[in-house]
Amino acid sequence: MITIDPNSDVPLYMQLRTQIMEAIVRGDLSNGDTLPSVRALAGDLGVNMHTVNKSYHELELKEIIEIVPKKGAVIIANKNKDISKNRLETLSEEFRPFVVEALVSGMKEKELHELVTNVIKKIQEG
Amino acid sequence: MITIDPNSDVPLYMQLRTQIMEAIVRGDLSNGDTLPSVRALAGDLGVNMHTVNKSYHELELKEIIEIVPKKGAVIIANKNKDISKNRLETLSEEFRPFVVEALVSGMKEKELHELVTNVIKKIQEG
DNA sequence: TTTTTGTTCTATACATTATAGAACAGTTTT
DNA sequence: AAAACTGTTCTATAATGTATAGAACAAAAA
Repeated sequence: MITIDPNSDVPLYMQLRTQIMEAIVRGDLSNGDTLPSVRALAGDLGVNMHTVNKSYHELELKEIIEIVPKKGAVIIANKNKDISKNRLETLSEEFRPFVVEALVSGMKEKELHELVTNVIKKIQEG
Repeated sequence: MITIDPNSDVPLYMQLRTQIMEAIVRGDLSNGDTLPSVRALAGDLGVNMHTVNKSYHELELKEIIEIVPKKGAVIIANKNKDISKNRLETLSEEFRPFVVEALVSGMKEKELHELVTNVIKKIQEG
């Protein structure tokens, strides 16, 4: 189930793209599945069509879905594929500020690994 | 050394607060050290005084520095202290979207741990 | 044929980011 | 004591990002 918090400081389109990714990780959405139309999902969530559209295009940029014009959005994320070097580099840069924050807060490498493990568990639980 | 990229999509004040945290992790700045005045640092970096001020107040919110009105900003981050439960919870929430992104890109738990380890190395190198 | 699809365009409203200048009241230095 | 420096507070402006809205288009699906 996808939920959106309008009062969050996280932009709606970011919340949506993360929620869709979480659904894929949980297995609620699988390779080949089709996402609802931008108008349909916008109606369900009570947000604007363009907001959903933006989320879809971000997911396309991340190579998680494929948008076929006039048809729909299909999930192409393969959880078992090898991650590309480029993608790995991008992820490292995205992680960096938060790793810094953790280190300066007194966390050690081992504790950071535990944190990551716990976050993974939370995501898979739903 | 602190460097700022005006063309980055990351806001200047965020870049600065991360850079200061990195300097602490590297050991370039230690507990008790005083940060430059907002005007001095703004002059060095070529940014506005209020931008530096915002960075300092964000660091104060994270309990990394202490701002004494009319005096200056002192580093109180103790890299060896225990992290608070509250802080740990916040960090988990901040990590979540990126962990999701990693998982959906095909990364396994072990690979994520390796990524974190590599990021830590990068930070400590400078 | 009608409906639905993503796309594209213009438009508005609001928040965030960044800069700028001025003034204030304490602190430090000279 | 005087001067310089400190963080704070205030108003102001400009650019950008976020979100909504409505309309129209052409292709696909029902």
